[in-house]
Amino acid sequence: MVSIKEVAKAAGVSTSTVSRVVNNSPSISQNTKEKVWAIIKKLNYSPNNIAKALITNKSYTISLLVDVDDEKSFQNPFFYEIMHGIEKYCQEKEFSLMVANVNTKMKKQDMISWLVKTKRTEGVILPVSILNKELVKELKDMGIPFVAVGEVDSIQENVSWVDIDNKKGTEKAVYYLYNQGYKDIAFIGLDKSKDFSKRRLEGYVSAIDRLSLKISDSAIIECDNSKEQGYIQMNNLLNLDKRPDAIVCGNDSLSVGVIKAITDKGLKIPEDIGIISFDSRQIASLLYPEVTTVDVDVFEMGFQSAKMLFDLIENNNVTDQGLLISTKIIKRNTTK
Amino acid sequence: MVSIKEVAKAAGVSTSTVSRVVNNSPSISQNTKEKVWAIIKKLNYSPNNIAKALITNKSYTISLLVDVDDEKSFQNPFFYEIMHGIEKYCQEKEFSLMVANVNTKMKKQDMISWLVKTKRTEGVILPVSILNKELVKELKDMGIPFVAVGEVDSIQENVSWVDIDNKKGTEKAVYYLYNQGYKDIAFIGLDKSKDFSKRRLEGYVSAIDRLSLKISDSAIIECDNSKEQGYIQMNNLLNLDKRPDAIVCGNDSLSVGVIKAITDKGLKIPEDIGIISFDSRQIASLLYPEVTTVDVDVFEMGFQSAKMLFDLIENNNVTDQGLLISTKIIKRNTTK
DNA sequence: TTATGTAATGCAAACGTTTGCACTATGATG
DNA sequence: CATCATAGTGCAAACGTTTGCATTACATAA
Repeated sequence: MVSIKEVAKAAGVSTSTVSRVVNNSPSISQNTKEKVWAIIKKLNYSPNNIAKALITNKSYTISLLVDVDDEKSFQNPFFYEIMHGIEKYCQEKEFSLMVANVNTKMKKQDMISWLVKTKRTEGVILPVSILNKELVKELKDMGIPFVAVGEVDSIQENVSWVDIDNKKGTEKAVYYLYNQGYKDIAFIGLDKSKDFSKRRLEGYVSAIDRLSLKISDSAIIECDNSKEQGYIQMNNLLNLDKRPDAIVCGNDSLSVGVIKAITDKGLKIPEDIGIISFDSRQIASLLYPEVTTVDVDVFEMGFQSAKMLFDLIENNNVTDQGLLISTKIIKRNTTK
Repeated sequence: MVSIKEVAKAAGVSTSTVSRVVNNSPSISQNTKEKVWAIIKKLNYSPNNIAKALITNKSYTISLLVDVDDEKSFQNPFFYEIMHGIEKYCQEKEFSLMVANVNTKMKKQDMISWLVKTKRTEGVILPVSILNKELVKELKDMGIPFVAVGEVDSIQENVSWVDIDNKKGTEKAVYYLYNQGYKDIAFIGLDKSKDFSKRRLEGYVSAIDRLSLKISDSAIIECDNSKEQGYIQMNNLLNLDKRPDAIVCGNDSLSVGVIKAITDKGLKIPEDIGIISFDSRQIASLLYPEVTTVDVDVFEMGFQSAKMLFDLIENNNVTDQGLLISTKIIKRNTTK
């Protein structure tokens, strides 16, 4: 493979000059610039990034960590979009993106330390689910910039993160339902083990308060994310004296069971009962009827987390912070 | 960051010795081995892979190419698993996996050439959808090993690939239906623009032949992959004088519409009509009823493509070839 | 003329490894 | 005892860049 030396020789200049031309340093005459570029084209030369990495002590690489076996980590359908967003930003910076699974015989710490010390990765993006105090300390100690995808609670100080604005998401959902004429709105699918779930509930409560609607005891339902639970819990709601006329689903699979329960009872969607579900872009339009959702721009989340990471890498002094990506309601057929 | 020199100094040996210890070369005495390892642990030394890459002219890196905007490229829910399979094999080899999207202002060729020449990637895995003669030539000319995910038709000689055994998949589906007592089996969802779709049809035809069932003119239905098409086409079938008693869906979303059409007519699944659909592990269990599918081991596909790539990288002489990953039927509730 | 400034380029060290070759002991063999 | 083989280690070059500093050539000013 042709190296800088061969270019230099062919152009009758020193390697320094070629290097400066390639990195368009200002102190090169127009003449040599053109001459050297001509040779570069002719010989089809591309600089060897590895040599560059060695001398500059930069790898031009960031890493995306995943825990494939942890259901609290990136969810399958999300991952692609997140990665896409990150990768896009990387390309703009001419960095490359390495993907590594942390769930192996190697411990998380060892994996990260390998990436940083052996592979010389310059930054790390990881799901908040695999982050803990120990790991934060490790990362800080190594001085490696990182950003978490998912909101990091206040216990972890000085950690940068990006998340969906879950709270505002359900707020919007409630307002939307209210504006369409629904007045008795319930929330199904609080999963206390998941932070985002708790935030979605907060949004619900806050919107209900703001609208001066009242929340009956049975309006907040705790259950995990499955169509079976959706079915069961919705059925319970339908058997109440005063059943709700709208449902906010805290999570995607739930809505499948919710819809089934409603139609099984012979009720009409969206006339009798309206439904809004969170995310699940893929599922939403596959169901009958297609589900109105709080849409989540996962690509943007990836893109922004990369942006934040590069800020950290470039100016080491960025104020650590969190960023919330706003959601929007996509009306389909489960709401008036 | 601590380098090999500091270790050498602290251990009172030369850097060569440290290097040999790290790479456990045989010609090192037990004594020095232990002594040096002790220092390595103490100083918390990890070799710098970039320097190693420079001298050995290897990057210890392979690349996975994606075309996010091409619907014929990896499908969203598949990608995660494929990547996971690839990444697993990479970790075993202590390689890292870079992911790059080819759909940017940069042309495919430039992207690949950048990865190979600048980033020194040692091998490439890419979806067959982005491969064409030109690209094959480019890759071959650069001498970079690559394997395609998806069957490469015979026009492209000497290209290694891994794919799902689509043909056997539908064969199995038909046999399975037959064994459950269904005798009039139709195939919905031939998409002639997609090779895998054509192969699924082949499997259907071959099994029907083998079982000496006859295929009526209306038993093979060409349409694209949407629940709407599934609904329309299934309705047409139901309006025939002699409607089929089982359906093989060539693709996932179709089955949603198919089920809807059947239940709308008041027919029972699986008693009146049985359904088997391809892949769609996620969707299958979300529907009512849950769909029996030809299950596709996408992780394995990723793993095997990585394995094949490393064969290519290590012994340059591997006979170019294709590998088919076998499928299995997962019985859920749309078949007897 | 000489001194001074500046634009353009080259020299050579450095980054952290690997590895062919040379060297030194040590023990075995004749 | 001399010779030889061998195990263990070190020396130094090499990989392909970048970059601080030195150098050159030339123009301008004194």
